[in-house]
Amino acid sequence: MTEALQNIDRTETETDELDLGPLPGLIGYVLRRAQLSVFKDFIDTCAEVNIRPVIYSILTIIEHNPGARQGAVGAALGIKRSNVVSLINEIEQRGLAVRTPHETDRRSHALHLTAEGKRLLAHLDGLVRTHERRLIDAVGKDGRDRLIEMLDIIQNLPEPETKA
Amino acid sequence: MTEALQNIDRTETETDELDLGPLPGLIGYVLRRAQLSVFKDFIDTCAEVNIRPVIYSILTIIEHNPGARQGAVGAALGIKRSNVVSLINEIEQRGLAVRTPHETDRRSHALHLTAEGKRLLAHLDGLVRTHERRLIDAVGKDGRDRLIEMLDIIQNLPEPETKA
DNA sequence: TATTGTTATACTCTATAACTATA
DNA sequence: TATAGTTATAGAGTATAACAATA
Repeated sequence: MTEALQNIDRTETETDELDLGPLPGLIGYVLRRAQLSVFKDFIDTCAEVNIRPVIYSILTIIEHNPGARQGAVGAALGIKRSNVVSLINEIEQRGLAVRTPHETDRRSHALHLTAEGKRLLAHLDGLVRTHERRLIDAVGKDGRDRLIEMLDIIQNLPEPETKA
Repeated sequence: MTEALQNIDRTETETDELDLGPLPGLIGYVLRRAQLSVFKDFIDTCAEVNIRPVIYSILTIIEHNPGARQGAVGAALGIKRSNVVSLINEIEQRGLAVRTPHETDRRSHALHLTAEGKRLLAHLDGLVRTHERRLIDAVGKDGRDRLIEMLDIIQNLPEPETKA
């Protein structure tokens, strides 16, 4: 323990604002903070219907792909099969969608929005537009296009080279 | 239950690629996926030293602010006091930093990197440069600058208006 | 044999409340 | 009274393994 205290730089910094060093120049760091900020704004905007981003995206997928299997919905959003289960449970318990027997594969459940699910999603889409408008107002129409373009590229990064 | 099955759109979609609807045009959606992709690349790149992004950023903050208090480090990174504790525990147990008595406030712990912590961080910085290089190669130098600029703006969104 | 949904489990991250020792 | 660190706890998100029913 005493040895662990050797050779330690004891220059103290006493200001309250810390030096972030290289962090603000790293894409991952700024990306992470921006993402948290956007999700927070989304959740605040949709607080009146108590819908999180995941739930919204699942509802949207089901609306555009009625009868889709759970696994396909999960795969589309990058959610593991086992983790989709409780999300669909939640959605079904809230009466927004139902699991119905799949027409050709009896292992699968086909997902459909209920009338209430469609109503809620329509309302939700309005809230999401408000949220999106706030983002576009902040970065500008052109900034928004460039942003989506670059995030799209980053989303499909090449695999890091395995060591030779 | 049977009533819940009324008025349900039964148009089935049987392709494996689902229609994502408006999601790919929403900033939050693309932002989230890009962020996951970047963190995955970071973790893969730093796998040899087994360091997650949070740990890297804490070590970086301590290096640039030797003697900083736990609370200040957490505040700089948006991590709650109570959640900083176990992260510093982990870092201290790995011998990368130490909690030392604060010079003027006996409630506080002053954080310092150990020699090993400095060695590891120096190595880590090289790995992070490789990671960052991969991102910049993907979006271009100019794209990177625009990206950081816009993410910075989004990070500081105005509060959503409270209903009048 | 492989796949779909499911359960169980574990780990990380996040959020809140309450305690302690100091200020 | 307020603050720094801590503990306990709970809710999300994410990951793996294993099982039943079905393909």
